[in-house]
Amino acid sequence: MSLRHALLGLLSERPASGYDLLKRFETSLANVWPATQSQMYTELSKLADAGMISVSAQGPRGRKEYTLTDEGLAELRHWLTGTKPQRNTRSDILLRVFFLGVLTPEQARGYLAELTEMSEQEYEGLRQLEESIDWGDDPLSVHGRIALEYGLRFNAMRREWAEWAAGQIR
Amino acid sequence: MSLRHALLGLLSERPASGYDLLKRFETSLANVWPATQSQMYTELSKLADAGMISVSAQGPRGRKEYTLTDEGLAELRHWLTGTKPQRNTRSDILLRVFFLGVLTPEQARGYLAELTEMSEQEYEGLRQLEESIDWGDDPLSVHGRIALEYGLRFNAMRREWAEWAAGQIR
DNA sequence: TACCTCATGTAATACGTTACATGATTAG
DNA sequence: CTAATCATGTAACGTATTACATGAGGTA
Repeated sequence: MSLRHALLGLLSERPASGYDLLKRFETSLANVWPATQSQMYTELSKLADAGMISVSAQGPRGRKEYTLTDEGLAELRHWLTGTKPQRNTRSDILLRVFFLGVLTPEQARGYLAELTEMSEQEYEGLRQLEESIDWGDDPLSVHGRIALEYGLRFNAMRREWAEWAAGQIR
Repeated sequence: MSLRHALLGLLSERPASGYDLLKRFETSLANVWPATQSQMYTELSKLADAGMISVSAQGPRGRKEYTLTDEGLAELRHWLTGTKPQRNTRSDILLRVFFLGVLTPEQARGYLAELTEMSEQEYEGLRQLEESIDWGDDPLSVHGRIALEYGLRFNAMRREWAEWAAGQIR
């Protein structure tokens, strides 16, 4: 049920079309909440039916620009303050760790080495993203940077853990 | 597609019934791959149909004990070594961070304070779990401890990040 | 005998992914 | 005039959640 809130959140900044939202997802939210094109257009229709967003302008090629309604903003605020974020997080990366015993020690260490490398690469990717963005003082910049910092710390942590873990296996 | 591998993984240790697997999930894998009762029984039927597990014993109350077949073990090994782990991790916790700008600074800091507390509690829960378990040298103990260590480091990281983040908001 | 735990299953619904399908507008 | 980009949508399928439904066996 969070894709809907992601869309409401993006629309709280400024009105946008499905296509716009798709592009903005790719460059920001995709890291924390991946979604496909199909899913977005479907969800936008549902949100419009529910009165949380409304078509505020039409453009060429059937473009429909959506604007957040008061009901939509209320729903967004409620999600942010009134619901517990205790969401179950699935990790196939960690799931595999439980079963490394069915492999040879070499294979198991190989898997952990892959994780080390993956973490390094993601870390570097985020570093470059950080440098490429012109950070301002606006709310978006502040919170975007906070999320990015999470990614950096997370990947640094995971890298160190994977290296430590490889040492535990003999 | 990972629930199936979680079940194959558990059955690689020893034969078990759906009910047994359900209990073992609750006390170990639930943290990395939550699954419901319905889902498990359905998946076990599919795995049996696919020849990856087989009914090795029947007990009272219709109990069916499943055993991993050679095909099942091969599939498990293939998943571990031959498939790339998805780093597609959804996090509604982090998603909210992007939109804290629609709240007052007090509310935003309140949210981050909740995350700090949540991380502390999870950390403590894992510490207690760590102490309550009699760790041996068997593969299960080694890999279970590695996964647990990840949880500890992750929550420590998240706590520090949430405290830092609260300081970024004015 | 009554209650708890063991034990399995199905149905309805929601959410997510992949693929298919179509067409308008703009830039070179 | 051709290709890329803009722009929207539907269909089929797979996975996940919630609720419903049933009953055997052990124990107080």
